[in-house]
Amino acid sequence: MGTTQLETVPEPKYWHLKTVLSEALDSEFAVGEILPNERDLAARFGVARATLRQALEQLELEGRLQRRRGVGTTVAPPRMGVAVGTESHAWPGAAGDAWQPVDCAEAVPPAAVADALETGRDEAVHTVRRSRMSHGQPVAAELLYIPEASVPDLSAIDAPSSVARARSVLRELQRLELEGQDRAVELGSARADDAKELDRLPGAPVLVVTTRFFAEGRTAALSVATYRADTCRLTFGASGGVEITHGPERQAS
Amino acid sequence: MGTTQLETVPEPKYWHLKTVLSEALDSEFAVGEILPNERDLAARFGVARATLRQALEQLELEGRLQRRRGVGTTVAPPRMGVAVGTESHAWPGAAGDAWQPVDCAEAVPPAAVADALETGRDEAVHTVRRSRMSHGQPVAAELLYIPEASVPDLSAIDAPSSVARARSVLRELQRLELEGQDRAVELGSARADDAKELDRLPGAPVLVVTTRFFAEGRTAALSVATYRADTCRLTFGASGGVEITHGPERQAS
DNA sequence: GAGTGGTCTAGACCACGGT
DNA sequence: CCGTGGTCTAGACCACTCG
Repeated sequence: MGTTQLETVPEPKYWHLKTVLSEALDSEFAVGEILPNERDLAARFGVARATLRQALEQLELEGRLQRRRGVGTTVAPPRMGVAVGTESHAWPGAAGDAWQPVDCAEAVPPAAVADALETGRDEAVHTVRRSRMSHGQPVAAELLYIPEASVPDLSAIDAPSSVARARSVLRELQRLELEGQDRAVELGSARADDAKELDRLPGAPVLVVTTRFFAEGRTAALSVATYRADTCRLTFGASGGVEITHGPERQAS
Repeated sequence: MGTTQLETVPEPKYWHLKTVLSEALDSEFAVGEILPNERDLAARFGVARATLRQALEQLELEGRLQRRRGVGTTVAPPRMGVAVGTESHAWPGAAGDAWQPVDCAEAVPPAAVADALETGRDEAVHTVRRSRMSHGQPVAAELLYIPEASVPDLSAIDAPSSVARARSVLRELQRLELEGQDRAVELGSARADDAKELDRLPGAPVLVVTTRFFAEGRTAALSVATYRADTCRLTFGASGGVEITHGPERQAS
């Protein structure tokens, strides 16, 4: 007969709690509505605050909730689709891309970046910061690494401001013929600077999109873009068309 | 002058801890090596175990560590690249795809899926489970939803086993002309069944890849694939070629 | 059975946003 | 100022793996 016990497993409290809250969110709350505070909620469910927080963290990770220190916990709108794979192979900064330059510096990149660019590990490259907005809020921060070799005619230019120099670098880049690109997506956590840009706390979950741009047989530029994982759904392909939304939704009045 | 205080912010302990551990991982540990247990580590750094765990959780989220209950914490190998965007538009189950069918059933899908498929919310569809291995371990679990309308000639077939029926459905699907597809990636947490398949605990972070397959002017199939976020880096584009790795690496002897 | 990570508790204080 | 979520503690017990 064996000891084939079925479902004898004690479900963790926070997991059960998450399920209960999730269903309540679907049926009893509208987008934008404020939940009771954590201490009250914990008391109501008869658990310690830490346990309740474990459930809330999961729901926030899934994009169902939004929590802000000093304010409260609100029901999040469904994730917004953010186009990433506009398969129109194009250089960053090309007409109509969704990014806007923030600043530009020359710095020695992390070793992993240097390896991908096939530059020396002590060699400085142009480092352009850009940010991306969608529906009025920041959704992504990007670091663009561009070796000197990709923009050889730039040295003459001496742009007044940092953002103007960023634009110069990008404009110079367009002159190369783009031979292809290469993308990867992985989970990461926001570095302190990215977090500030994304209006999140450091360590917040982000989707890291790494793109390599090929030209002249080399990697001519490398982009590392970090998207807010809580609010974004990255879309690939021609799309931009119909959107998939999840679950029932009601608008706050 | 204002109170422009610079860097007066006290960095959280777990954040600092994470940095320290991360550097130690780079310089003093080899892939596969076992770390001291959590109680010892906490004592060594003079913090509570919960605080140490917060740091470890972050590192695990970033794919630097791997923790298994009853075993210990080990240094994770760099994430493996998993090709997702083989831009060869092809039906699931086409020759050479990385998936293998597990079983097949007919069930009423979640409302969001029904909406995407434009089937009624009470209408049952073929639901094929598939799993994907890479380097000898499971990396993804998939649920494929296929409306009856997409495989009209299937009813005659009465396959003996569940997996055989899955293959029949996929084979039938190939007969349609694929007109395009549409992909989205977002962060999620593993449901209980997916978690088991992926050899993780429920709630583990996963990258959810949703693919819609278009044929005959409709959505002819919909795939929801959940990839282990800790071990996978999703790669798009023709690539499959050169791999980007991160940081210094050493092999355990 | 011994040792590991996973869950949970009941407190405390801090940092931040609004009033 | 008060109320919010964020961090932290020092314990306890549980579930799992392995020898």
